[in-house]
Amino acid sequence: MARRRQSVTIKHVAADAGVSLQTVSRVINNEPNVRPAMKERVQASIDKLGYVPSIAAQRMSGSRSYLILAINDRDLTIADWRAREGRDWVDQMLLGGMLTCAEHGYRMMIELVDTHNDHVERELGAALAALQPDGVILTPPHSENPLITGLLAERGIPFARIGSKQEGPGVPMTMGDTHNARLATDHLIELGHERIGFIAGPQEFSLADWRIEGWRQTMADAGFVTDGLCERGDFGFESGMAAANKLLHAAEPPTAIIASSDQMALATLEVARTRGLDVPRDLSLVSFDNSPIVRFTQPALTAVDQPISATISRAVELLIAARKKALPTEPVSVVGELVVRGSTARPETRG
Amino acid sequence: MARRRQSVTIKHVAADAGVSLQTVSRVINNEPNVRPAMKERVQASIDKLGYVPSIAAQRMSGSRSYLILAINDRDLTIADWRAREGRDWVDQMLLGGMLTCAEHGYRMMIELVDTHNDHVERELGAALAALQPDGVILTPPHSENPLITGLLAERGIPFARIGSKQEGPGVPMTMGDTHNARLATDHLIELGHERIGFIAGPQEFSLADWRIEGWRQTMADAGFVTDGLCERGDFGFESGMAAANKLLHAAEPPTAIIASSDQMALATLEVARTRGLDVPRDLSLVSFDNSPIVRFTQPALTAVDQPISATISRAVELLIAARKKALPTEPVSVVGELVVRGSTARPETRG
DNA sequence: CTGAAAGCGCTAACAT
DNA sequence: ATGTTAGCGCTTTCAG
Repeated sequence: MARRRQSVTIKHVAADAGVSLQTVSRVINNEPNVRPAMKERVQASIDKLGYVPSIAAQRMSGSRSYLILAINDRDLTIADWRAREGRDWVDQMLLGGMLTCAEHGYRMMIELVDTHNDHVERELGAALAALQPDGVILTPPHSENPLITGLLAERGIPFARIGSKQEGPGVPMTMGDTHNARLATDHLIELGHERIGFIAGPQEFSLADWRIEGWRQTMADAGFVTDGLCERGDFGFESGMAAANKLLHAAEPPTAIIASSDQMALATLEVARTRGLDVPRDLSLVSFDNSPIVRFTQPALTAVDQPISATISRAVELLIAARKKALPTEPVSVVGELVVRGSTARPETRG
Repeated sequence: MARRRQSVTIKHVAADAGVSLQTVSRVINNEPNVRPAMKERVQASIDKLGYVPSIAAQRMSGSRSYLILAINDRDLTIADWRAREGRDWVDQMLLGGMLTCAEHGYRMMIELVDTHNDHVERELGAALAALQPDGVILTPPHSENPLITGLLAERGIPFARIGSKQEGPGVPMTMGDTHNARLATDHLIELGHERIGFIAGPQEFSLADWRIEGWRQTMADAGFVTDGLCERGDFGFESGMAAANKLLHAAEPPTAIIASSDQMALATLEVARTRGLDVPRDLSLVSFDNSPIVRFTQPALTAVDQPISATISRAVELLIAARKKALPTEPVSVVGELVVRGSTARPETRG
């Protein structure tokens, strides 16, 4: 292969405009101390020659890489891709991330990192060294991994922790889990439900507990009990079956269930069917992922829409701004909303 | 922000191993002319210090960027992401692309480019100048855009054209459209269908015609007519409705229909329902996208599975190899397979 | 087989 | 407000 060089460089522009490299550089980076006339002249040359700065060179000289790196869990991501069940959180991340990056001349890359790996540090360290991103977005369950957050802090790379409220380096961000659980619970209460069960996620995910909190508070505010109405799953289908069975097997079973993931909601739907319960007549059901799949079930599920795209978009903005303005230390929350579909209804008035 | 420098550079390694920068460079790049003992010593230092080469620096000095760029249509991609209907071709691209890239120490990035834009060249040119990818993957409808292929050829960047068989620069690649259409048609013929309708994609996509060809040939081989049994759509739902209505409105309507996209298949399902036709009893239906959505319809659709992941994976391999070995000039085909579900059955024997 | 020197395109720091 | 200088980390010449 012929060695590929930049076709038109800052030198060409400088020569064409009859100015120094520095001046061109200043114009590119929108720096002050350039007279409008000068700026215009340089810009004209840039346009004329179709000059675009080489990111590699910019990065080399100690400037930005114009790159935001989103770190996802390797196994979970690949499993979702292979399963082809329509879970679209990567797409939603790209939607929010790429578009917002593009607005600022940045680009977003996805990196898959293995959680269950002893050498998370090595893996991530290698990615950081090779790519030198200007910012990193951490998604659960990486957001609260001290090995990861420590490494990022040490290297002075701004980062966002989605699904984490802990103090420490990086912006903590949430998708409004407590609020969202409230929305779901309120919706059911308004329909007349009093015994509302909750299938939570695993403890490794802080957000699992925030959701429980939102539900429990709302129930308490309304004067309803929650004892024995909460079961934990691992977000997966099997665990959802177990949890749903437990809840529905109780002496006084709930008339409605909120499940913390689409898979657990589907499992609950399945369990209900097995038990001869009609949804929503005998059991109302709310899912906590508004993934495409929940619109194709019978009935389509009422679901909390986690604002993935908006959150990543916000994260990108904060990270890019971090160059000039320190990151917020207080948690930044982008709340979701409830999408009402056919799986929720008034409880059947028995007797 | 503090100016971030590479923490451990090739210099450190050289110093630690007591050799020149050159030797380290040779080891990194697996070049010949390094004595095994030497190589081992250097490698030990690399491991000890946790050294990872800076891609920016490598690119700067005229070497590789270790980057493969996948170009997707901006509008189509964003529309799919926003619609949240579970179309997962971006995910499948990432699955095949990222994993294969990772195997070779490369990374994949997605770039959205606007087709309907007069300045495709500028847009793409800017991306190429900024990123300097070692290879580019073109997806339809970009694969046969001469503005794009010309630019890539001019810059000497190896590229793959998915969904193109035309001669010219870059590897032409197909997902076996003709073959796949054959599979679908054969399946229906084996079930006993003789009048098999086909809803094709728009002419801008060459693959639309390859699929027609596969269907027509197979029909001809079996001695069945195809006249009046082919309608074109634009891959979207509305166009699918129109096409299905036309086919089913005919004097002698087909007993089976192959639709060239999931949306057009769903539309056909809808039209059949409206007309009181039961699928698969009165009408067999095959979709040409095995996207998640087609598993959740009633009935679940028999569908051709386009090997997106495998094709992108293959493309990446070819592009990476292009550094040493010229790209194939003959079309490279990765064929799909048929996934049989509930929407196909023996035709009802009337009378 | 190994090393020394030159330069990739750009920007920070320091002049002017 | 603009220009000059000195690298950034690496690979490519070209010498030994």
